Amino acid sequence: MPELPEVETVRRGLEKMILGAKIEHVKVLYPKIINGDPSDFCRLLQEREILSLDRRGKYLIFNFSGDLSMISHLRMEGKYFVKKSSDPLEKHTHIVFFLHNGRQLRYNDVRKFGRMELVPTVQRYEVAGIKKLGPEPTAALFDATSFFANLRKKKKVIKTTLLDQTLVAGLGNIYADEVLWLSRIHPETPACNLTEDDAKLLHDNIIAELAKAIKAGGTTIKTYTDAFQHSGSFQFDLHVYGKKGKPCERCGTSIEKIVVGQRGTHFCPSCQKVK
DNA sequence: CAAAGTGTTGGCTC
DNA sequence: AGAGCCAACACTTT
Repeated sequence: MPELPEVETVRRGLEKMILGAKIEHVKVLYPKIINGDPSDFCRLLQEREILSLDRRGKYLIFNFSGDLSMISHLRMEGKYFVKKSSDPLEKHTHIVFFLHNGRQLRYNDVRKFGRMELVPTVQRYEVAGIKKLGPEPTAALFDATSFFANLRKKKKVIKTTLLDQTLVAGLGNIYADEVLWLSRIHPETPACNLTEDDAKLLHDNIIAELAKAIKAGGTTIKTYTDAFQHSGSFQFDLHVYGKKGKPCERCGTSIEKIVVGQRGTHFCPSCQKVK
């Protein structure tokens, strides 16, 4: 499910619904979701107020009163819902945060890949995973010159490089395929073979495409919904992801699907050539 | 029924 | 030390 635009959409939804809410207690139904001791997790969260919500890359960060933060990664299928306590518990809801106003924040995750952990707020950007993230994909933070310099040091192919989060944060499998198509770069091009013009174009497309996807409320392929259980609409703006066998919008060539770094990868064999 | 799926991590090798 | 590769995680859908 969630790449940066989807996580940001979830963050904005939660911000509207649970800011200022107080946690009375927490129930952990599937302990492996929690990094660290689940009973410590529940105990530490009691009586905390939800002060703000941050995001870094695909990580959601809940900031509580008393210098405590919760780092939450949704991985493939994680979702948050806000429900009344009387609403029946959904299948695959694994963590329930009981709020003071008779509502519950519920974490739901079919594949149970998501993880959450508590850290002092001052350390929230220092945890493993977040610490190694590249810059946020915005004009203010993501610099084209250093992006090009970093690409030249990478021996991996460009698709794998974009997915590893270290040169720029937030791209996942869908948006990686999309920005490579927009930039006319073959996903298996070694990152170090990209020209400065390629890097600049890719840089600009990454910033523009993720911003556009946030505006659309993210991409719903199978199951993604935001905290209001609303679908996104960016799936209607996709050019190659899920378009195997369909004509390329630029040249009419049939879109191909291959596997790159264990991930399904879509591209146009005619306008994206390996260099 | 086998395979693939929106993501990261840990263990391995070089 | 650091980069790169790949299996593992758990369950549903095709």
